[in-house]
Order: sequence, then C-alpha cells, then structure tokens
Amino acid sequence: MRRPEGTVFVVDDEPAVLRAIERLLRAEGMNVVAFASPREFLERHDPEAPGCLVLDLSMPELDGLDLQRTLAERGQARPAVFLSGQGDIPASVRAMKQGAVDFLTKPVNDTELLNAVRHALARDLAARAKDAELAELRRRLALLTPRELEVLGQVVAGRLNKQIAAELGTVEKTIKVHRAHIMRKLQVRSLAELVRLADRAGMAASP
Amino acid sequence: MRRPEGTVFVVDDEPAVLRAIERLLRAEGMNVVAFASPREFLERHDPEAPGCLVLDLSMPELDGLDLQRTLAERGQARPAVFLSGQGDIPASVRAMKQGAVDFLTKPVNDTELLNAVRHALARDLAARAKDAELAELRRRLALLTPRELEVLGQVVAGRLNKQIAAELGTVEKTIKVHRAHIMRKLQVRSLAELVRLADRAGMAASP
DNA sequence: ATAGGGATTGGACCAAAGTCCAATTTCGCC
DNA sequence: GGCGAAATTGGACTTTGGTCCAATCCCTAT
Repeated sequence: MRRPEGTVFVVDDEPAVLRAIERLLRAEGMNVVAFASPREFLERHDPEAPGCLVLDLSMPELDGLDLQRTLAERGQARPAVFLSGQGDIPASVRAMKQGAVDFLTKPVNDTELLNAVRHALARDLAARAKDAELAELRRRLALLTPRELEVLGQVVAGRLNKQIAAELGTVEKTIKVHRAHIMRKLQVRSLAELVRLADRAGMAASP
Repeated sequence: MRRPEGTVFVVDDEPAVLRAIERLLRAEGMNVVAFASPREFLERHDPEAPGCLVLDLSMPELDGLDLQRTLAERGQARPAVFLSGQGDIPASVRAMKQGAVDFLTKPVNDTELLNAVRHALARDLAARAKDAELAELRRRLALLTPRELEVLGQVVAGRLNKQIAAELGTVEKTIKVHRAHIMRKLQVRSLAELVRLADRAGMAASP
C-alpha cells in the first residue's frame, strides 16, 4: 500500500510509547518522524511538509494542547490526534473544540489510532489543497491594478459597464478595456467563471 | 435582557438537577422547557421551534448521545450541550465529534453552562437562517420547468446562447426566451446574481 | 530627461444578449 | 375533443459587451 500521502509527526515524552507508535505506523507504510518533546518538534519540523500530528496530552514544558495552539498561532496548524494517559474530560473537550481529529486514551487501541491517523492525514491533504487553490486565486488577483480591482468589484456586483463608468467617473469605453484586462489576467473565459473566482477569493461586493 | 431567541430544551432524569438547571436558565431570561426523560422529549417537543438542547449523558433507555443521534436521523438535529456525572472520555469525544457544542462535568459551573447554552442557541439560529435561505432558493428553483433548468445549467457554466442552442438542439432565439423566464422566476437582475444563486443551491454544472 | 506602466479615450465594428408582439406545436389531463 | 402550460420560433430592433488599432496624460524609477 503506497502511502507517501504526508508524514505523521509523533510527539511523546515517553520513549517506550514513542517507539511503539512509530513502529505501528511504519508497519502500515506511513512516513513517520518521532520527537521526544514539543520543543524538539518546534525546532526541527518542516511546516511545509504535508502531514498530521499524534500528540501526547501531558508533557513537560508544553502539553499537547499548547503545542497545537502554538502551531495555530504560527499559521502552521495541522490535524492532530491526541493521546492521554489519565487525562481529564475538560482536556479532551478542549482538544476537540480546538479541532482535534480524535482523542484516545492509553493504552491505545491500534485500530482506533490507525483510523484516526488516516482521517487526520486526509484532512490535512484536503486543507492543503484548499489553501493551494486559494493561494492561486490570490496570486492571480494580485496581478490586477487597483483600478482593475475596483472595476472587478462592480462587475461581480452585477453592474452594467455604463453604471460602473458613472460610478467611477469615467466612460463606458474605459470600463470595457479594464474588463478585457481582468478577464485575461485572471484567465477566465466567462462572466460566470469570473464571479465564482471573485467569490471564492472572498471579494467583498460593495453596493 | 430580552431573550426570545429560541428555547432551551433540558433533558435530565434527575429531578433535582433538572429543576436547578431550569431555574438557572430562567433567571437569565431564557425560555426553558424541561423533560424528565428522552422519551418524553421525543414525544412532546416541537421540532420547528428554534432552540438548543442541554442533555444529561447517562439516562435510562436512551442516553444523551443516542437522543442526539436519533434527532439527527429525523433531520431534527439541534446544537447540544452535554452534562455528565462521572462520564468517560470516549463518551465526551464521541459527543464532540457528533457536533456537540460543549461537554460539561457535574457539578456544573453556572457560568460555563450559560456560555455554552448561549453558543448553542446562536448556532441554532445561524443554522436555521441558513436552512431558510436554502429552502427559499430551492422554492424558487422549483418554479422552473425542466427545460429551463437545463438552460440554467448551461448558462451558469458560462456557455453562450448560441452554444446552448446547439447543445439542446434548438435555436438561439428560444434560449433567450428561456433565459428571460429564468431571470424573472428566480428574481435575479444580473448574471452575477444568477450564478451565485445556482451555486448556493448546489447546482451541478454538467460539461 | 526619459522609458515604461497604468489609466483613459476615440472610432469603427461585430457579436451577444435582451425585448416586444405574435404564432405554432406538443402533451398530459378533465 | 379540448384546455392550458411548456417549448418553440420569427421578426424587428435596441442595448450591451467585446475587439482592434491608435493615441494621450500622469507618475515613477533609472
């Protein structure tokens, strides 16, 4: 079973547990990188590499929740599967509210962990795909001049060229030229596509 | 503080807890309806009334999770806040995965419960608003004839009238008429609006 | 000062879309 | 058999949108 679909970053301060989990995941053909502490993870991991987390809840210095939150603040959030020894309910609830994929209690059931990790990897891939798409949209929008952005806003708001011209204090002819430039730069071939692109990129339509 | 924003349906088999929660919520000006058992709730509650749930996790016959799932199957899901006595972690995780707003342990902290309930009510209102909007869109789409739906699909796919005519084996003139009918029936005044309406209603664009 | 990009505009046209009025054709239903 | 909605089509225009070629005007960086 090919599984180059991302890496599983495991962080646990108990060496025995860390090795056991690493072995389990590798046996399934997954790419695994193990860290003995949150600090080590923060220093060495590659935020660009696709993948998910398997975090021990209670660790010295920074616990699993803190680590998860820290990554989120850096814009490096990843789907996480939490493991806890005796962990309390409030912690599990907090983890889930924070977007955890699952929260398992030790001793961990292998099947449950594998399912949770597969879900987490899938979620990360989906999130990265969405991010990539959004980045591509913004990259294209960045090619537009300020004026073209104004015109775009009016166009996707459903205004006619004539109305846009009046609004922007110019003539219809000019708007047509801007429109043509917009279509070319954004690589869309129909108004329908243009509207979708603008909406997905989160353009605020100003009345 | 006016709070006619939905009702809080409380279900707990312990009379003392039920009364205490009811009193707490009413003191905040909330509309509350208390039920001593899941069965009673299923028989008497109004699925149309906006509002959220406060569910005891462990109850005879049907526990809180079962009740939540049963409602979901009936298409009557509501945001729920769970309360548990000694509850285990797996139960709390399952509840959160199922979409619970929060999962609190008894004895419940009043402030936490109130905050959770407020979030749940807000979430229900938002969900109902979205549902209502979607229903409105579908209501309008239902006014279209089968042919008009075909044309709509092609239009929002960015096809020209000429192309659509060829595709549907008719002439451009006919397509124009259909388009005019579509715009009128859907109450949109621009192609941009039409595209958004179709997309939000989840129209699959066929190539 | 000078090149180059951005914003604008003209003119000339062509293509696409929308409108008004009118007329058939087809089909399921009473 | 006939009614009424749906689907179609014509004709005659008007409005909009798009394209080509060409030409200013302004501002910034070299």
